[in-house]
Amino acid sequence: MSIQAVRGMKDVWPEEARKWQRVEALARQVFHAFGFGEIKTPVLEKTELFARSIGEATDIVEKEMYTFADRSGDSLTMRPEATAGLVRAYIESKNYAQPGPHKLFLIGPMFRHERPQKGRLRQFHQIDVEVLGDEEPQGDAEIILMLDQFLKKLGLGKVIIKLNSLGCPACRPGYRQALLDFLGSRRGRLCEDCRRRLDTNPLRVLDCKAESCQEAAQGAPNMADHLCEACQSHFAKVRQLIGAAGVDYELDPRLVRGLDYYIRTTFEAVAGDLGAQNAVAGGGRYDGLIEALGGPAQGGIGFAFGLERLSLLLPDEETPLAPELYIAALGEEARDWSFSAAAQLRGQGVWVELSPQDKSLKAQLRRANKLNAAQVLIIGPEEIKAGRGQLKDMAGGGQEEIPLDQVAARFAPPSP
RNA sequence: GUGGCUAUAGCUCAGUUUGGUUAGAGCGCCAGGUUGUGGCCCUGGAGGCCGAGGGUUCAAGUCCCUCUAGCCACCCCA
Repeated sequence: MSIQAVRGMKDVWPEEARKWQRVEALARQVFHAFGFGEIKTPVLEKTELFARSIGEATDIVEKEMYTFADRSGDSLTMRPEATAGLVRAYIESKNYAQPGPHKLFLIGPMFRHERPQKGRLRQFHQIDVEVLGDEEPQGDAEIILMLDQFLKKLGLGKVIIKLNSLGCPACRPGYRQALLDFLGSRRGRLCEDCRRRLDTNPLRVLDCKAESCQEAAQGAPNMADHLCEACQSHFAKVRQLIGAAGVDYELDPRLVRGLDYYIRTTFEAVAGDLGAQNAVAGGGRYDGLIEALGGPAQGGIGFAFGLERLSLLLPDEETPLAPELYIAALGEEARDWSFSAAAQLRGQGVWVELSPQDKSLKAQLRRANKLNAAQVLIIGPEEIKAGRGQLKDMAGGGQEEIPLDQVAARFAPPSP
């Protein structure tokens, strides 16, 4: 059997790549206006980086990472997300010594060893956005506004931004305990998964889909009521700013994210029509992460969206790419002429196609039609002798005689 | 990682229930009808180890097992 691609890893062919290019071009344009610069970081990092940032007990670190020992014995991991590597680069460069906030974005592949399904791959691609060296609520608002603008300009219809605050190290433990007290008394009514969640991440019980858990969670304490004063005013300011900026969002007290480092503001962009994999973008604030990775006590916030998932929501490109000129040549002399003529035209930036073989005129025209060529230049022994070719307009079907030495000029780009 | 569905021509799919002569269709591709003119139409042609491996049987695309991949749900996430 022939060799197959690795499970969960897909080839992106030109038609699909065009959609990605459109998305990336728009991202670069929108992010530029907000002052973000593009960064590239390595796909491989030391395993320890992810263990320390994402959290030892998270699903990603426990069972989804592509981890291996390199030839020198170091444990390396293919990045499962972008934030950790980006923060590492930030600390390593000591750019934190320059006044912030530092606004960066990164486009590239991520790797997670999960069971593939639609919208979920083992190698997938993210556009990741981070603001480092800033704790102010304006930063949260700005980045959410940027996400909202981007999605709106992309023209996606039904995308909702969900927003929540997870509190901070000062107030979350208190909430967590209150929630545990509440749910602990109802342990018997929880599903098997949720009993496990009581130990790992009790907040997740809140958005369990099992009916019994939904009922058991009725009347559970709300994070919003347990936020400390600082978190409360931070969250209020974020909401005030994005509300005034016209961002459509809804509060979702059950929005809990799976990475340990998130605190305070978390958000997610959710689309219908994507089945279970409906989150097209997600992110949040992670003050404390930079310090935990050996940097200064600076804040940070960011989000990422998945190119594959966005692409699933986008219509195919409506205008197919088509050559401007197809040269149908009959006989060796004409074919030789067409080759050098094409070289000159292509040098001018004109998309020219030639027939790969010396086929009948009919076959060459069929191919020109197939490729959707705008015009066809027909040349054979007679035309070479006369120095004049037949230029055919494929849409209308009409055809005119043109001196061969004027072909290049005819397709010259308009002079500036 | 768990459970379910699926895999036949380049593509979309019949055929599998009730095993039985050379495995079909539409679209696409190639050629001819037009000795040098595309699309529409007509005619003809090429193209399949029926996902891979093993088993049952006189006989397997069809039944059984294993593997691989895709899809759906869970878990989790982009």
